Amino acid sequence: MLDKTYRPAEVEARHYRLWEESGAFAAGARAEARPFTIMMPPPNVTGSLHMGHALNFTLQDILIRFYRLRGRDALWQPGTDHAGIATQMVVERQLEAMGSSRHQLGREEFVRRVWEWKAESGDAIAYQVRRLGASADWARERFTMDEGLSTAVRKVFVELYRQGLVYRDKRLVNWDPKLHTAISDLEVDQREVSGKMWYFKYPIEGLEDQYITVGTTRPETMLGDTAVAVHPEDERYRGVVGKNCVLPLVGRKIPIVADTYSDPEKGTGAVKITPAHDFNDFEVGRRHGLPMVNVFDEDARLNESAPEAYRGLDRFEARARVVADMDSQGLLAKIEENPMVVPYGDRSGAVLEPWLTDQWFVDAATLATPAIEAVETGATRFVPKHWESTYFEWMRNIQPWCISRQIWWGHQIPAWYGPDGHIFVEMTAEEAHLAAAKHYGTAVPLTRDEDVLDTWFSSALWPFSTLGWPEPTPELERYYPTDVLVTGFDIIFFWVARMIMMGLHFMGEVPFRTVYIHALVRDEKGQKMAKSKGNVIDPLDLAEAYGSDALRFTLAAQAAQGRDIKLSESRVEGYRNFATKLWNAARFCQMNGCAPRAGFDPKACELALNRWIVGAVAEVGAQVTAALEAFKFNEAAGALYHFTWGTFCDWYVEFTKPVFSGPDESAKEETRAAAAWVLDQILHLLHPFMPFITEELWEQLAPAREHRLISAEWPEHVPALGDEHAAAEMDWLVRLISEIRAVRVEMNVPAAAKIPLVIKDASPVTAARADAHRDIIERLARLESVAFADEAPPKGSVQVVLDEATLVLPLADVIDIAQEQSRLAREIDKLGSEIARLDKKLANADFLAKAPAEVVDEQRERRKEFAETKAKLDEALGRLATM
RNA sequence: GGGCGAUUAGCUCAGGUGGUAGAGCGUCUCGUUUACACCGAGAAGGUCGGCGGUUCGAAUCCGUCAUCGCCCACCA
Repeated sequence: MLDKTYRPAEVEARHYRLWEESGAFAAGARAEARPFTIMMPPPNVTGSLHMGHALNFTLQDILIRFYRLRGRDALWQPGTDHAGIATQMVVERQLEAMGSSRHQLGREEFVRRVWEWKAESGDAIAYQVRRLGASADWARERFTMDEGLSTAVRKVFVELYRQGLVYRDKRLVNWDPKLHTAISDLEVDQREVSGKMWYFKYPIEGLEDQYITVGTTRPETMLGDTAVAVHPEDERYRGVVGKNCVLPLVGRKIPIVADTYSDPEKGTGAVKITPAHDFNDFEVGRRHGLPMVNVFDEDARLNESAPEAYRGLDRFEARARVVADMDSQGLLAKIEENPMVVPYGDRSGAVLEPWLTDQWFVDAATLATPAIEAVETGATRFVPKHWESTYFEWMRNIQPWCISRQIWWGHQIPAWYGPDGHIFVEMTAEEAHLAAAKHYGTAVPLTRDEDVLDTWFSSALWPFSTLGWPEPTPELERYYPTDVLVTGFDIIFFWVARMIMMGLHFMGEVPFRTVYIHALVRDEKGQKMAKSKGNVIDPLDLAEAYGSDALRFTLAAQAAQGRDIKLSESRVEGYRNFATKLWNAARFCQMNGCAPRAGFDPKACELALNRWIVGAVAEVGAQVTAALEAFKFNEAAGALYHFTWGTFCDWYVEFTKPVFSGPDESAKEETRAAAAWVLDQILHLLHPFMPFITEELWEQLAPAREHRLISAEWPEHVPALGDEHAAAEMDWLVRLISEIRAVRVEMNVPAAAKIPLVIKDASPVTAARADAHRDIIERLARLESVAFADEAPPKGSVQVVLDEATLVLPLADVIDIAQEQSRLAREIDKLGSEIARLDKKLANADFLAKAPAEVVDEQRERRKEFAETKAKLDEALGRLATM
């Protein structure tokens, strides 16, 4: 016998273990089946599971379990990401706490420490993912720095280099002065801050007491100015273009150049040009062949290119000093308050510095072309569709991707430098030496590039590197391209776009057919969850308190497309209650001997009650299937919730009670079998959402079954299984009982009291119907105290006699009449609109003049027909109203 | 400056292709009939952000305004 309440904690661990040990998660067992593949977005090894992960993994698991039940060879490829900078920072912080640093340890030892830390942390996150019930193929778990995946990374780098799509270049990059590494544009966090605009006067050479005034938000960079630019058509400066000015504090002569970059409307119309420290100025510098004076070192302190007095100063100290010095020389024209946007590193939080360095880049624009096309043609589609415009927007304006990072944790770039700086890009050091020997005619010492690759470089290969590429493995052949990618919109650029580019380039096919973009999970006030705000809800806490099933169901039920999820605990509690409800319904079935019957044929049921529920199951089954195919998780969850609670528990189970306590043995037996069948169907349909409780019930209700629910077969329901007649009967009954209940409440009749309900009804429709229902209503009588009166009632009405009071209620026929009325009213509306339209047309002189006579006649004829029909319906409506 | 999205019951949210507004939680009333009080039966509560337009009919389509949120962007 089932316990009175379901206790998830005791059940979940056991089933998960049994599933995993029995190989239920493993792909490849169904060699003849069509594969269904999802690549798990690899969580960072640094992280612990947050609510976004919980949503992400839940949705994927629902899909995987759904398609697995449908007989597909389901592969859910799990793994973790090495998360270069993030992970390195974590370990560095630990070292710092121990009074050490990575530089003290040296590269090799430091990397060894990170590996050590990764071993612990990686296990922790994998445990957390399992705790949610994720049925991933753990035997195939990969890590982005595995040997195989590292080979793939080198192979891709080498090939792209040879194709000219990876190159080394000296350009301005976003430099993080705290982490001492370049980062990509995407890792820059632009923040609005209040700042100032300083106006400096630069003396013009050869013109006594004449100045050109420039505005700047970054005074300290003036030490690296190499020009002043004005707009070529700006009359104010026509006379000075071509002259030099003397850069104050430095003494350098710098030209005044004409460039359209300068906007006459902005500031003074003259702008200082610092090619080494500003992305725009860099371009201006290129156009005019200006020298690039880099005045910062890697810490963003002033270097030896700055005048003596400023060397070694931090950039912000230097700012104050420059302003003060300019002021004291009378060259500070004015200061304005100026809100501005400042770039911050998304990891370090430091203010970034555009800095001139040698870095490796990917020619993203070239790779983007086919990737744009793939989405345009629908080879890959986004769900919801509007994310495609976001994708296009970015891809069509894509910039070179800076992929080198000056850190130690990651894939070291496979590039070696000869004594003269010649670059050898090869898979291994041996090959590099061979290539060098060939190049120089003799063996030479090589030095390897110190840098590692952006962490997203390796994750971009995830859909094929995890399947064994570059080896032509059977897995690659079978599971690529994958079916669905489930992820959040925050990494469309970081990850999704790059996977599409790399997949197309190296596999010749898109990596996934569908990208399902889900919402962000926020707290119940709509705030983004963040440790600093203290509003983080740990998904595992909720899973402990309410069960993983309840958490999963909550997430699925709220996963409507296109909106953020505000998670509230009361919602989780509600779905925990739902699990308990299901549990108790199963308990009821068990208590009444409703065990699954082999060979039970739902279509063969005779009782209206059972024919009805069979149809209702078919309907909800078809709904759930369709909703999941369309990624409408909330619709599927909602349909199941309402069917299970609102239909199965509230009505069907209640209706079975009089049957079970009645004398009709064959009715009892049929109902036992049907109830067991319905419950079984519910377990199947609910399993992707609530795998644990359904598996537990499956086991307890019929312990002898040879396979587990996870490996069962999805019931493919056709709505045609339904019995319209039975549905109509039950619908009538449900309405009847609802009315009785309403009356009872209204009359304040105690529930325990017998209600001598008398249905007096002479209407032929209702009489026939009541007759057809006599058996079930009689059974119902035990439940609701319904009895029939013999004498004739007033026409078209229904009387309910409660004790001595008599009510005339809108029951049965009255309900039908109301329905009929609204149906007719709608038809009349439609006809009215048709008539109005035709009238308009026929009143249109233009139409009458141009249309052939027969067309006009036809329209007139139709108008007449419509009008006649409308009159008939009006009359019918009037008749109904008086009944 | 571009782009996207949102505005529906006290709260959190559902509501393809226009046809009498829904759920959960909360509130109130009644209820311990042997599946379930993590329950049952009921009730109250909404001018679907404002204003226009299309239509016989608009939460739904169009325009506009307001408020909020997110993404992208080189503005001295």
